[in-house]
Amino acid sequence: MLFEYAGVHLLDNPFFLDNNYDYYIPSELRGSIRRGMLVTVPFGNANRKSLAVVTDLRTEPLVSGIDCKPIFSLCNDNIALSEELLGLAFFVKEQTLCTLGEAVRAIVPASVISRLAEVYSIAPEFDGNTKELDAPTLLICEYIRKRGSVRFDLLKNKFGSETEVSLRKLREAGLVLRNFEIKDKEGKNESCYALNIPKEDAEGICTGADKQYRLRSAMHLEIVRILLLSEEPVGEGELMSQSGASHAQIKALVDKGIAKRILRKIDRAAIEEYIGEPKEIELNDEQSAALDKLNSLIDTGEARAALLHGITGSGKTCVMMKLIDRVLSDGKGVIVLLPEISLTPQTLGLFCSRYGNRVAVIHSALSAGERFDTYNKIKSGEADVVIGTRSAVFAPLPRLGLIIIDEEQEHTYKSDMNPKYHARDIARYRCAHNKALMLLASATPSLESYRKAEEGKYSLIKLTKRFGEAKLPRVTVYDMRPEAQAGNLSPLGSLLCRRLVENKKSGGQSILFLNRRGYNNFLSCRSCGEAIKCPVCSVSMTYHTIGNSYDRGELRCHWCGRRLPLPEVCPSCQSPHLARMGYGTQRIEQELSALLPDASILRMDTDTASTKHAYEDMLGNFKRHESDVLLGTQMVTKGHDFPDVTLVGVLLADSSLYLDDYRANERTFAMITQVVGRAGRASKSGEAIIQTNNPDHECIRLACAQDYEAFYKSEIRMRRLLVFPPFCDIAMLTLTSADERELLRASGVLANMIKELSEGEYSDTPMLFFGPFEAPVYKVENRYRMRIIAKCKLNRRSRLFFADILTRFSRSGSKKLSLSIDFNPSNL
DNA sequence: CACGCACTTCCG
DNA sequence: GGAAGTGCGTGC
Repeated sequence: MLFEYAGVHLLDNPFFLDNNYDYYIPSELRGSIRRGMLVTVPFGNANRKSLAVVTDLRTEPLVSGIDCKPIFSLCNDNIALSEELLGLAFFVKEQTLCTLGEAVRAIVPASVISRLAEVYSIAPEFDGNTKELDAPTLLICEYIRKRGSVRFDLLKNKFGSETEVSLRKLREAGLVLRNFEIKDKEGKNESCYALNIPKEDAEGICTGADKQYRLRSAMHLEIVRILLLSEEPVGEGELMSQSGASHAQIKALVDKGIAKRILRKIDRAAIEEYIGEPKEIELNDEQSAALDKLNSLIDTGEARAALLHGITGSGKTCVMMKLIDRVLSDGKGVIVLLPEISLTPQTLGLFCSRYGNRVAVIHSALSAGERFDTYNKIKSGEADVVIGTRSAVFAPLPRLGLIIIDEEQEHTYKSDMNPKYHARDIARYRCAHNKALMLLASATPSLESYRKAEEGKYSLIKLTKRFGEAKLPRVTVYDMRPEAQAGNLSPLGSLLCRRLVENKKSGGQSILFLNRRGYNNFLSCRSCGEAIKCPVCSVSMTYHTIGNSYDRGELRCHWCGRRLPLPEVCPSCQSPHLARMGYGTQRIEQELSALLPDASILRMDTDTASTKHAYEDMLGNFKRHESDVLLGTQMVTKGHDFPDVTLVGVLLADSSLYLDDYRANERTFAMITQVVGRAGRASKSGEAIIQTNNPDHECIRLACAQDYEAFYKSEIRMRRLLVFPPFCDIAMLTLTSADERELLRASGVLANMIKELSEGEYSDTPMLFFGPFEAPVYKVENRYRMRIIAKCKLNRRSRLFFADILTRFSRSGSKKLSLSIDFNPSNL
């Protein structure tokens, strides 16, 4: 049957226009059109050419009585979405309330479907009558006339801010036409050169024995010599830098017929630099048992999910590798997701050495070209082991067998830009579709995942022993309050100082972790260690300054919007010693160099490790034992093996407990557990010292004991009691505008709309609303932000409610206003 | 009564 | 989002 009509979604339509539109398929396109293909269609009154994705093929239009416009053209077939990925795009739209176009652009990298380019050309009826035009417009007109057609960005570059106005005039005068063109991008080629004459002749040229070619230029001889020595064609850039020759000199040799130019496709997805000697993997009994269990899940041939809960240093990666081996031998592909911070050369080296050129790496620092080549390498089946950060979960593997999410609890797996997806949800969908296994791995799983494991939705697999001879470090919780009361305000307590000196003497390395999460934002009591909490929300209140004075401020709760004046005394112990917490890494570095004058100290924070390169250099330096102390923030907690580290210090261990986020405990627990696990990885035993003002806090106690299960039990009880995820879902609505008064008006309108709809049409869906109140950071880049938070249970119906709000509001709201909705955001 | 501009309407 | 359609105030 031949389909005459196609239902499409336009890629760049706003949310309220993200509907199906039917188009007529012209007969010449009829045979080659498929679902998931990208097409261009005319849209709107002006028939503006727009990119669209084909979502349905029909014999009759969905709505009768209107004649459909015809599709303009099809895009390159090899950028079409597979059935799986088209389905995924709809899933992402429904789950995250983005447009289908935003979902498609998340799946297919922007470099593959470049946006339509705006092109201007001279109208056919151009009569040369330019008398009415002003000088700048005339210039632009002349420029376009000379070149026939010009891209908008080029004009803008050349003529600056007046460009839009002038182009408008030209279009209105009918002198110039506007068009939209798409470029289907191809892989990039590089010019290479090789000899075009027999080897003996070239040798003759170099030795001077040649009579035939008579090369006299020394530079020409040099080029021939280089080409002769090289087995393979030499790239143009390389040839120029090695010989010092110019482009013209190389071309001269080509013209003489001595050299030839070859176009070589360059592989910008190359991973050679990471390939080294593969290591043999031997599993202990516990690991083998874990592997057997995972293999049996794959044997079922059904979609399955498992949670691998292994303490730090238990060798989770080895189990993963063996599992990957198995999936590859079944002829299926694998995706391994890692947090950005773990995607280091060491980690990549591990995978690339084992799987060689089958590996593709995806991360945010890839250039458009690299992304394009990587995408094609995966789609063609050439690479079937994909390693990457969050967005790698969309990798277009033709036969997907396994998705691994390492450090599953990391909040970087949740995107906070459209589409606001969680990699875990995408993985679940794809595994269901491909009958594949989803494996979540962590030493400190998220409460959501561990609960699913307890309920039996995920198979729970545990690793409880440290790999090899390694022992867990001896942990001391050090109470900082007595020292503070005695007037010692140094961030380094006396015990930690002593141990640092001893450790340096005995040749061990130390890591100091400064927990800066949430620091300086809350008031804590120097006597009892408590931070001041909101009376009705059980989260700590945040300190906000008023005006320009740093010391006059108030406390606010981000959950209910409540404000309190600064209290004079601590509400729980009446002590007047209330203080804001905080000091930086520089201060500690100073103290350290005073304490250990001959030690080499490496400070790693966003200042010193701003680039990926600097960060990796520092890690390499520390691993080779060129420094004695590594001091840093979050960055030092992530999984690297430092065999000589025998002392770990945690400063301000409790600061992140008072974040105004219901996950504060969970994150603190994970952070301390991870950093404690850095000590004593090899056969040497280690020690960890946890400095805190709140030594009795259960979360800190349990993290030191590395007792995840006890922590889970207590935390999940709290969540159930206060109704927080996983016992409900959170929807965060953020309204933004540059105009503060307009924003306040609009947030009132939004609140009313929510009230009306939730009590009327959607009264069947239980939801609880808080706000509107100011976002924690009220003003960002000169835009003000108001927030409404909802507690609800996400399902088809409640999502429809929020989609409804988004549609109604974006249509009626004025231009400068925008509403965004984020389900279960990673930060509140 | 023509022109300019704010506001509304529709897009297959 | 963008362009066309609508309706009303202002200016000669």
